[in-house]
Amino acid sequence: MDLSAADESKHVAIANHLRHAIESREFPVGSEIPSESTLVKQFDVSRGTIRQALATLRHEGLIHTSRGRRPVVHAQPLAQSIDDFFSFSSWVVAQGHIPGQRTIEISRRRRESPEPELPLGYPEGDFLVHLTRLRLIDDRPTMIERSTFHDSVGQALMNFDTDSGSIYEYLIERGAELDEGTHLVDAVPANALDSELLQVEPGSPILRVRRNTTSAAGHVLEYSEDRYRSDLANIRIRNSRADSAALVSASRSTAVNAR
Amino acid sequence: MDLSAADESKHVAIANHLRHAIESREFPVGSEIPSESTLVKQFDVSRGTIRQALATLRHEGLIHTSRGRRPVVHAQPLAQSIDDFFSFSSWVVAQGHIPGQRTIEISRRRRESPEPELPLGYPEGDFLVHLTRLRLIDDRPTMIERSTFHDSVGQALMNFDTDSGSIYEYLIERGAELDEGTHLVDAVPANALDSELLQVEPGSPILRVRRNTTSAAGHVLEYSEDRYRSDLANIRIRNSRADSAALVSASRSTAVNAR
DNA sequence: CAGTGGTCTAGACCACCTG
DNA sequence: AGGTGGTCTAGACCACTGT
Repeated sequence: MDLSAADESKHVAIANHLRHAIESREFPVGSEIPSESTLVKQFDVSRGTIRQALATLRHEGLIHTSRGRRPVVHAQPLAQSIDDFFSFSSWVVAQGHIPGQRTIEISRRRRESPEPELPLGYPEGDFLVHLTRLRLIDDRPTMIERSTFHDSVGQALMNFDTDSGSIYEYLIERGAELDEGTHLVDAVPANALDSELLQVEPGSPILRVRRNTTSAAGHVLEYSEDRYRSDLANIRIRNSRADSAALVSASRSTAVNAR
Repeated sequence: MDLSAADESKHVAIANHLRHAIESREFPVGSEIPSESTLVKQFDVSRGTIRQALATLRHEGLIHTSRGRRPVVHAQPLAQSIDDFFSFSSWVVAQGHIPGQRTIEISRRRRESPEPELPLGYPEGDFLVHLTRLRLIDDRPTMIERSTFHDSVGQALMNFDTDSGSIYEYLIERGAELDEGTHLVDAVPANALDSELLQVEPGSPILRVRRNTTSAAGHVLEYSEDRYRSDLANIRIRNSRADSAALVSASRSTAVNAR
């Protein structure tokens, strides 16, 4: 393997190589991957570098390691990228479907004083950009997305065709620091708008995800409320005792095929 | 600080020490913790050991690190232990409330051939233990838990007072390898049983979590369907671009106080 | 510029697992 | 007993951050 590509570090390149080998079933589920000492020789790096690569895969939930045993490939489904969690479009594409969107409303206005829907931390008096879109999977209405962006990122949206695709990818490309998200998941009855746009009975169960996206420094950049037709989408969480924190794998899955 | 306690490694002891300092607000949110070189002197260990401790905190989502900057304490709420995610009792206690349970039914029977509710992977013909409990928070009915255990762990339950507390903790103590869980979250209308036990209107939204618990080797040991009153409980997910995989933090939160 | 964390190396000892 | 991963050390160079 060639590690001469200088744009990524050795341990990242090795982790990518091993991840690909696992995902392509070159190392089948339950099998052992080569020992650290073998990998040291194979990639001609120090053991520390190999251990760093293996730590990455371990934290992704791809392998399990323990004393005296070679690393074992996990039985669980593969973790998908974080982009799939933030971005509806990227998620739908990863599931093999076609994403779509219809903009319902976009506006930019100064924040009003009592705005109970918004989480604390938004500086008062700033401009905010509000956006409501209906999101589609294979042309089927699946989710209503009501987002509020802080002006520092939202202003860019006024020059963006919100019917054209992924806002998340667009903002990331323009350097927005959408680094962290906190998601609150619950179930609520469909309101009149849900009923009309998602084509469900009023009062029927809606899977609601309220998201707070912040920069690494902790500034709240986006607040979003996503309302899913629960029969068409759900959320998947995977966790493991091997990790001190739990892992989110596919994060969302679609039931479109199952219908 | 005394690192002489030989029952845990240095990097774990240091991580615990720093975690405690963060949780006790000794290092407030947004502040910088001491640099690696400072910690090296303070704990009299090598830099590698410090980095291992910091990696743990980073993966727990407690701190953020980047080149040229000292580690920063995250603005996000603290990650809770994985036990809080698996165990209703442990979660409720962590939230400062009192958990309770009322056993509705427990049975042990051979698996019937067509059991569409159960996920694939259950060996056919094996005995399974079924258990239905109503779970309470501060004596308020909050969730219905319908679990199916594989006989290898479920048999122990026949000698357990299922009204007494946490099955999860009981099974872990007896050596059960409940290592990994996959959770599927969606919203469904309340059925007759939900309506009666949870004291909600039939058809009102229920937050449903279907869980598959396996050993590290991938054997399915438990299948559970938890149905929450959505106004009393929800699920919290936190993820970060800094991690290739997303982190689940508090995993569940309760709205009992907010009422 | 000095200080910081990210990466990498080359050794070492130990605990654990399987023959 | 030999191989394995877990831990730890002592150095080194680099990229990035602030002043």
